[in-house]
Amino acid sequence: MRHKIECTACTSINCFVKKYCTGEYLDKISTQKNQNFYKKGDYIFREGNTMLGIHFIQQGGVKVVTPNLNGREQVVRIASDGNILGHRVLGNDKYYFNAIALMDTNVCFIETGLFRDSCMSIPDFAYNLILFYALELRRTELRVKYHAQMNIREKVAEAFVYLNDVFGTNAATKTLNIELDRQEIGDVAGTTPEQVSRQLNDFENEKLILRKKREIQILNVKGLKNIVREYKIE
Amino acid sequence: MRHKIECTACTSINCFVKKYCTGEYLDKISTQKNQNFYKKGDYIFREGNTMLGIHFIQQGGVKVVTPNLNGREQVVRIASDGNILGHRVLGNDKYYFNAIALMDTNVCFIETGLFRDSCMSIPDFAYNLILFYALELRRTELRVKYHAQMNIREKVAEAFVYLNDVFGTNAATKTLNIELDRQEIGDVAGTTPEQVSRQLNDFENEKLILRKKREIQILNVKGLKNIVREYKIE
DNA sequence: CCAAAAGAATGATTTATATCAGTGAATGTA
DNA sequence: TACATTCACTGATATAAATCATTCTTTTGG
Repeated sequence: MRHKIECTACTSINCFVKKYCTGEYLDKISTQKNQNFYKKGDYIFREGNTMLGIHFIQQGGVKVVTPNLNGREQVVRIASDGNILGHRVLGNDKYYFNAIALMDTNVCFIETGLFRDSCMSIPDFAYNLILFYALELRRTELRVKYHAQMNIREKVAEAFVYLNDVFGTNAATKTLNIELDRQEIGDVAGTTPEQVSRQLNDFENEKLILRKKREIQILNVKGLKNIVREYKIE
Repeated sequence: MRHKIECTACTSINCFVKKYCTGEYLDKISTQKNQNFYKKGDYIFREGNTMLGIHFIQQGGVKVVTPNLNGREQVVRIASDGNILGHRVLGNDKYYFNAIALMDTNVCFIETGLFRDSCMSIPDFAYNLILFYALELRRTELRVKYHAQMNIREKVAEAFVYLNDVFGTNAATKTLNIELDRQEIGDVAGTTPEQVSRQLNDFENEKLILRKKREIQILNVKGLKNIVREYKIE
């Protein structure tokens, strides 16, 4: 059993609460929040379940997925340290997606009422939340565009650019800080594991990446980005 | 030249400002806002242009589009009376999409500074804006899911359910309150005009719709919704 | 009112991707 | 170590949708 990390002691630099919530409300959140630990594969929440509050990833990685009709899962979003989770359902009562830990992950949970009170009491917190939503919305709509227009090669390239953005690589080895099987990569890219294999093969031949079983070294991010036409999430 | 409709005199029942903005800020917005009239086909804003404020559709219809790589346009969103426009770019300086009038449309424009001040000063306004964003985000992510998973038949059915939601039908004739050509329907559905023709043919044979040149009567919304599997934007 | 242009409909062909099937490699287990 | 299981790879086939081509219909302009 891990001990709870208080907001004041938290090292998560990207945490929205830590950044914009101040004074008594930060204290309140710090004392009233729950913190849970999840192992790889654990569900943080499930589609259809009742939504009671907002989650913040203290440390780790999470995929937000929705089952598609071929028995596969489609990845809607990938989130890591400091990211907000479950913010889509604010104002609603049910989760619309599943959130699954991609690695060992620590998640803070703030009950809706307290979160609303913080928004109502700290204008700057509320306004920055609005800006955050605007950014998320823009990213998501660009994803609509991409998924509608990209071919397989581009989709797989985009998946790796995305994973690289969210998790980054080990500075020394250039190895991606997350290991996924071909199926999971396919879920992110929106294609089948077979196509992922073929594309990885191509990318390796083009010296964009290097495979060591499931470990993947990103040799040339720029090259991958070039494959993704008109890529312009800021 | 039309005369400007003040917020107090405005009949737009769904307008976000009118609903949640109160007191002095509603007055300020009413006096400081600009109001512009656009004819069908006019651009309200263009991709890449500098973003100076938020738009509200007082009356009419607008499509938010992005050019795709085959020279077509992909419809990201359709908006009508009372809807917010350009909220995706709040906190940014450039528009990411084009907004084009689908019919004669009246649009209110509120400069970013005034809008931010209103958010900061009226917690309820800010919080409801957050809820609005959460809903938009959910809808958009569901659209990601749909576009990734639906076949042509389902996409075209979904396009009509969507158009029906946004514009509705004439109560007496059941005619959809918007006329689009096959190309434009294809842009909404994410397919080609040829496929739209084929699907409309099918739908007519199934007594779901009835075509009169460009006018379309929606005979059976329920039936169209059934085609869209797992449709659940509340 | 007729001619020209634009749009809609429909069949034929091509193309991209998913699916299927088989083989090989890695991993875990008795 | 051998065996079983899972996953990755790769070629062959099937399929859905885009594209192309043609005809038919509607709209527009002189």
